[in-house]
Amino acid sequence: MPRAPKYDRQEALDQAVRLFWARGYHATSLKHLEQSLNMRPGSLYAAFGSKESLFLEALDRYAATMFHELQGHIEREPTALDALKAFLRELVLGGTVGTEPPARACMIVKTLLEVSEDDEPLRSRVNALLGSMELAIEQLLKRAIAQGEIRPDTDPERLARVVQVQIMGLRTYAQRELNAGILEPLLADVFSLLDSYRPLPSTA
Amino acid sequence: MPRAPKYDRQEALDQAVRLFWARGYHATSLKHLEQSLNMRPGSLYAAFGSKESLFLEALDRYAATMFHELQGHIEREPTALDALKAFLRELVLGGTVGTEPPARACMIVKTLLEVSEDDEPLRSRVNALLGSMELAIEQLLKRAIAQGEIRPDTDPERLARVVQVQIMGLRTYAQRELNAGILEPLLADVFSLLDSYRPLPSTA
DNA sequence: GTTGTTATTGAGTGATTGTTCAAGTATATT
DNA sequence: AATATACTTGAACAATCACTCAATAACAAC
Repeated sequence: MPRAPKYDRQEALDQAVRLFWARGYHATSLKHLEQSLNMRPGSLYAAFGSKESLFLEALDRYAATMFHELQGHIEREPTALDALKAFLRELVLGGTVGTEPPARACMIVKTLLEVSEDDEPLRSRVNALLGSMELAIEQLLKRAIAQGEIRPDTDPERLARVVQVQIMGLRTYAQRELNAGILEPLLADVFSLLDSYRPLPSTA
Repeated sequence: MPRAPKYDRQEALDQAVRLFWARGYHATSLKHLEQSLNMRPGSLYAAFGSKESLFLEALDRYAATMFHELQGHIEREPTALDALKAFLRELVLGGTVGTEPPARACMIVKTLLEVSEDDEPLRSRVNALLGSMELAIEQLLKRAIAQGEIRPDTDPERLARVVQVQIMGLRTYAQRELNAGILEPLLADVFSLLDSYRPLPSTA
């Protein structure tokens, strides 16, 4: 009885992620969206309700992808710290040479810095997403401590904040127009910061 | 013969900095500017040319203030490393309790993340400003090395990038809605990162 | 093929965007 | 006081903004 939609909702959302990630919320107009998602205003509003709710869905999808990537590294790498480093490396260098991401910087962080007091729904969603990302890092660090990769007297909650600062800083820095070969050593320096939380080599 | 302008250009620019810093470029409309600077469109355009060039002037003014603050700390603090730490502390905690800044995050970084390919004049200005800020940090680090505060085998250019990552990360993190007492220990952790570049205590 | 249901279309909504400009006003000099 | 200069005003501009809706088209069930 019903008529099947012509467009693929997931594909459309992916396009929305690319657009919003690249241009930000305010600088992305509905004309951009119509063109990029190949949908006319009527369909767009029937499917997503409003520009704001479309953005929220896109942001959630972006975050889900990021969580999924972290999970992948956790399963793939031998230790928790290796997983964290591999995750960081992918975030900062990911897609170099191959398919470039629409922006180096994190879409959630871009939104955090773009949004003001009167975009309240976006603000709170961003804070929630950052909170759960921090929690995921904290749990990963707890495993690293349990495995003896990190000193047992380390406060995982506190270190998780330091790690998030590094991610935000690195990815934002990577958004600059840089000469090649800058990011690798920068990443190495951050890795050695993480290594400084390892247990001291036994002096026995 | 001429008629003196009623408004104070510097004051108007300061207001523009506050507005643009808080709301970003795209989300700040001319209506906002007219109201906040208490100027009608004619005067605004006679004085600043366009929204974009006003933004560029505001951004330059913001950067000049930041450089000035760094210079102040350099003159005030006993050592180069102390100056860097005091600068960082002010950027992250500055104005707490007292007059709050319009945003925790750096206006230049906010612009870096907001601007896309087709805002070219803003893009290149942002990159230039970040470049000179990095250079200033590098020169400060060179002094720290010369004074023996930092190990002589340290690459100041490379460390300057690490420091800029810390600044970007900390100030962006501080933009989140956080419980009190989070930022102090975070700052301490970053300080101890800087301290790890100090010379090793002599084993003699 | 007919019917029922739902997606798609695209012109059109009022509001707001950045910007211009002719008219009016205030001041320093003479 | 008259004049010259330049700043201020605010209405109006075309363009764009996010969004709506009546008309049309397409498909599934019968």
